[in-house]
Amino acid sequence: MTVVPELPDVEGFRRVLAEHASGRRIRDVEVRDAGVVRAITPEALREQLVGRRFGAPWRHGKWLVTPTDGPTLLLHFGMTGALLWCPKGEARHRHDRVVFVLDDGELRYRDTRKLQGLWVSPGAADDLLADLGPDALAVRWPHFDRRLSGRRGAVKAALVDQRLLAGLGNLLADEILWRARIHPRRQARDMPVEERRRLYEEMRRVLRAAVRAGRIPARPGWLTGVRDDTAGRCPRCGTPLSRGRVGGRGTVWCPRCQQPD
DNA sequence: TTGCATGTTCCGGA
DNA sequence: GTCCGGAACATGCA
Repeated sequence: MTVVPELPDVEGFRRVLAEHASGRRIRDVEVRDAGVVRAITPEALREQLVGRRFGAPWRHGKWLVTPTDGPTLLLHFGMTGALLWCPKGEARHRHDRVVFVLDDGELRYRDTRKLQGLWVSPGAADDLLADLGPDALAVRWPHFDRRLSGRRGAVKAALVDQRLLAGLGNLLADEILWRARIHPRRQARDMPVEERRRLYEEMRRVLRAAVRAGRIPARPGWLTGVRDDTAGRCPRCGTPLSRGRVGGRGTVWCPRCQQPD
């Protein structure tokens, strides 16, 4: 599982849940690794959810929120998590940490590194989401502009800050900046309004395309398709890509298309 | 064997 | 108050 879940991937997990589990009753919950069950014991998780019916899931940033006719289930996928629908009887994967058994199949929370996990909340809202900024797919231009223009530091650090904007991860941020032709170390407060607008439009384009695909499409014409290749070149102009660390994360950009300042 | 990884959080320092 | 880098979390891979 090399795909790191960002907004489009979590949106894909939301669709999996909506298609297969919404309206269905939870027959059993198997906690195969208690390490992913947060702020509650595995026994309590089971007690609270077995017999309940899944409602309509929604997403905020990289969080998947699933109401039931009882408590609400919240999932975060960290760097290596996924949610899969499997027919009953299909062999378990060693990283299937929690399995929700329904009548005609199983919903599996699969995760290698266990950096995040599952929470349950008695109500609908939850303080887990309280500090998040607006969802990157839903945020409107005035709000985006207001938040970004008051920000100090590198623009890339701002884009991946979930308190400012929820949903963008390292790959998406690089992809969006590359499309908008903005250097990742560009200081957010030095950007004129046209540049901020360009960033907003490219963010929307990238997100719409990626959500449609259920992931960041690693196809020709996308930076993401060549970033793992150490000899990778800019899909637009052919210049060898630059690499470095920005905001503490591995960053890829085109030194020709994305000039500093 | 060692270093590194695309997420989040916390901590000390500027 | 902000921002930054580094460490920690747990695991697999080059």
